[in-house]
Amino acid sequence: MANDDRYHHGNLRQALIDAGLDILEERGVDGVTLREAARRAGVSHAAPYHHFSDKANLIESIAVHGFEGFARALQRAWESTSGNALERLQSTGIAYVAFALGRPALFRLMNRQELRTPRLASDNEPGPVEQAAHASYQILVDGIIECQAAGLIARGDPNPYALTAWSLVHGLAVLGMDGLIIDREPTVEAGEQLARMATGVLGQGLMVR
Amino acid sequence: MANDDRYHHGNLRQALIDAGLDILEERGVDGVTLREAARRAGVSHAAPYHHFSDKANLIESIAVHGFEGFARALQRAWESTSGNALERLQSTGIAYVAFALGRPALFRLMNRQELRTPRLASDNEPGPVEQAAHASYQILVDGIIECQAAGLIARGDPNPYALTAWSLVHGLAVLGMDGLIIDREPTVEAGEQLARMATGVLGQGLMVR
DNA sequence: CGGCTATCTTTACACCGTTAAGATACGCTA
DNA sequence: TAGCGTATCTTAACGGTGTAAAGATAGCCG
Repeated sequence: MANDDRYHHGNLRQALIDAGLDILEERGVDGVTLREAARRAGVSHAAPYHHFSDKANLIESIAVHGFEGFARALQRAWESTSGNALERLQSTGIAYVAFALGRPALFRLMNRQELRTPRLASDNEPGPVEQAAHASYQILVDGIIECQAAGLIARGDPNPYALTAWSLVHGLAVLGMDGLIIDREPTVEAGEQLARMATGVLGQGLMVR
Repeated sequence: MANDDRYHHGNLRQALIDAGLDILEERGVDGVTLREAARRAGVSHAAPYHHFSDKANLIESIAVHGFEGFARALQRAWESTSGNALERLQSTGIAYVAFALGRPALFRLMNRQELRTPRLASDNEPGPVEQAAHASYQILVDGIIECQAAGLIARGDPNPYALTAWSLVHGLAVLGMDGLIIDREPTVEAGEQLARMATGVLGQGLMVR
């Protein structure tokens, strides 16, 4: 790690992020509180302000952490799958849904509205969260491009296809987490099965015939 | 209207819901507050507790109101479209996305996690919000069934197809609202265009060939 | 060794959700 | 019509939150 700064606490910044992740699993998104994170890190409730400008800034940091693991999971799914590009892309989509159902609170936090375009005035730079989110999206785009290269789907601008695929798995993830799609308890396995079916239907639509 | 109760205020319950809808447009979901709603209705901050058990209960009522309009919009799209069942279903999906981009704050509130399964102990009845949400979903299922009847898509259990279609438009709506999919300002028109494209791709996958 | 500065604490404020107790006025019944 | 019960609303209070300001502490660099 490059960041090896040490202060009074040792490394309060990371400790607060870790505390936030713990709270997230225990009490959900709304349970994440600056004061509770500070409490768990053993510091006063105002200490976090020396490491995060805002509560939103702490949430942001947790989200970036989440997106890093998310992108890793997608990349791993792509790389560890054998078969043609379309099959590998399908595995990536399934991994997308599995991540959401496996860590629903984190996934929900990652997709909070407040994290998008936090700086309304300066609409130039995307912000760290949007960058991290874009990196995940790029994995899907790359998958689509590979499918095109393999002659599995039509050539041309890959973005429309990628957006369609992204929307499908994102919708599956969101609706699956809320239990709207899955009758029984929304487990990872149920989500994977559902995603396999849905992405299969979409794959039929993408495929060149 | 059946509910014509009148009390001191006249009809405080509805006034609070209306105030909540106003706040929603002005300040977003997090701006909706019991105290602010009471303020706008001209009553004390404790008055709402005689009409809503909770803040969550007010949010719930606003969500139900939203789902009623949502279901109407979907139904209207289905009925007012000419063409075969698949084309009408596509129009319904486009209306789904258009509603979200037209009233993003309301759509976000309607899909809050807290509204799903609020009674964890008694997992028997679905609750009013889930019922309203299910009614909207049913419109998509009915559309799929019509497609099957017309021989446009494969027969059998319509639910897998409906879930796929639902997930796609829901994902488009969520990602579109957050500006992740649409480069320019996420307008209703941009969303409709995007939804037309994406649902077209899926339609190819659903269609019998 | 001494001062600078980042780090942390203490204190304070406004706002929120929620509850309990008291005031008010509507509507039903006698 | 008089009176009373009760739904409706107000006032006051509690604990929790985010955030800012001011003071204390301790590490680091000259």
